Amino acid sequence: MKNSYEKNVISKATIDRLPLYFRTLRLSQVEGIEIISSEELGQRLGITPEQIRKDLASFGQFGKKGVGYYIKELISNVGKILGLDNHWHIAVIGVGHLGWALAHSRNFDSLGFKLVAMFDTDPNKIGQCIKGVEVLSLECLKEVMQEQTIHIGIITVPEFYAQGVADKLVAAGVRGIWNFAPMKINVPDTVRVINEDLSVGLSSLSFYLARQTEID
Amino acid sequence: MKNSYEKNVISKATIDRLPLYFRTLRLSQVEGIEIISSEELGQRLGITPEQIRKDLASFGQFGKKGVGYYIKELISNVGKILGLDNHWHIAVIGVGHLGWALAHSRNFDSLGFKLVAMFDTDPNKIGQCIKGVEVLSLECLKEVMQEQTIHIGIITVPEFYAQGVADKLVAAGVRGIWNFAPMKINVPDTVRVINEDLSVGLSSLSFYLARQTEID
DNA sequence: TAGATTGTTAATCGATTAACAATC
DNA sequence: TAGATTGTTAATCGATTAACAATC
Repeated sequence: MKNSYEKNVISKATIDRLPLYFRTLRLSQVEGIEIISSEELGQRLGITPEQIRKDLASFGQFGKKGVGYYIKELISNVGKILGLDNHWHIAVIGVGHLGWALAHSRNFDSLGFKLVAMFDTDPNKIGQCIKGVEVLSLECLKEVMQEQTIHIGIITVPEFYAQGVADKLVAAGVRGIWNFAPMKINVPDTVRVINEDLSVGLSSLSFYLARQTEID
Repeated sequence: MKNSYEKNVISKATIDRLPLYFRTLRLSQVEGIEIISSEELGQRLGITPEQIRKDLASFGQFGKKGVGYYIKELISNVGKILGLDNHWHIAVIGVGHLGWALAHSRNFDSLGFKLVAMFDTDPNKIGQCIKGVEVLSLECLKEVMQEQTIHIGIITVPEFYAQGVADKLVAAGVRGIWNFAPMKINVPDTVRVINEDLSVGLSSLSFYLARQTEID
């Protein structure tokens, strides 16, 4: 039971690499590959083979020494580790451009997530449909969540409203929040929050370019 | 010259926190605050004051002992460190839902980035306008980049086309790429790439929720 | 058996936290 | 001066890399 992840603390860095492994493994599977070595997988990802072996080993022994990893088996295992087999129900709150884009993303479907509701306060948006899911009034949030479980709320409202939406989600019993508003939100620590502040990526790119310029 | 960032290597973690400092400082400024301590800034961000002082100190001495940081001055300094005063020109390649959303983002305007071009291959999209910027054929990329400098390319095409677009951008002389395609792209190391793979955030959230469930 | 590749332990590297002297 | 808060050094913690025994 040494490597059971209930006991060991897994680093955030490791967890953030698992989705990359999962994606690349599935891609390799489509190409018809059945067995892959950490070396080969590392090549495709730009990650060292040692790192990959270490990451995987913290959850169990998935490979065969002298052989490699059976892709089909490994995909299934990594998928389970990531909890994708739970087929989480997600709701988008704030159907602006970004919310709209996320709701359309096929990428999330293919990872097993299921869009079950969308909410907005704008009467022009309420009633619109994406993939057979209707945009509802934010007022209905709690009610809808009681009818059909919503595990994950995606916050794509302007930053000023983010905390209010988070409060509503928490009150309605949400388990996790994916927050795109560039603003810290406070929730009880039974609720998981992942912040996805897009200005960080662009600003850090700016940093590197500026520094390069200076050095030249 | 000890803390000059040409000499010291700055950690990625530090650089990723700078945009958060910048954003929160500006918010505080709007509230009318003129001086802020690392303690107070830490409170607002959920980051320890020691961490903040350390991060800032790697670029210079911006505070006053016994007093704190003058917000206006610090904003200006952090902005310069992040290179936001370069007012980088950006182009969006792939005007799907996500590209559309990013092109509309006011957040980037307020950080000094300027959208100067958009490209797509879909004839239905070519000719559409956002903020006075027209969607052009991807064919024109190099030509347009010769007319008006484009520093940063945002890749929001399906993963299958990402490498091809990256190659075109590199050939046209781009300096940095913000890649939303869930796929590793290869570029010469004179070009900076920031990968923004959104499935990582959602999948890692799934991981934490699944584990919580197991422990219960 | 010989070659290949994993899983794991040890060594290194890097980042955060703690402590405190400097000083406003 | 006394209180507050920075900037910096030292101590701790955590993550990556290297090395190699185990074994397919």
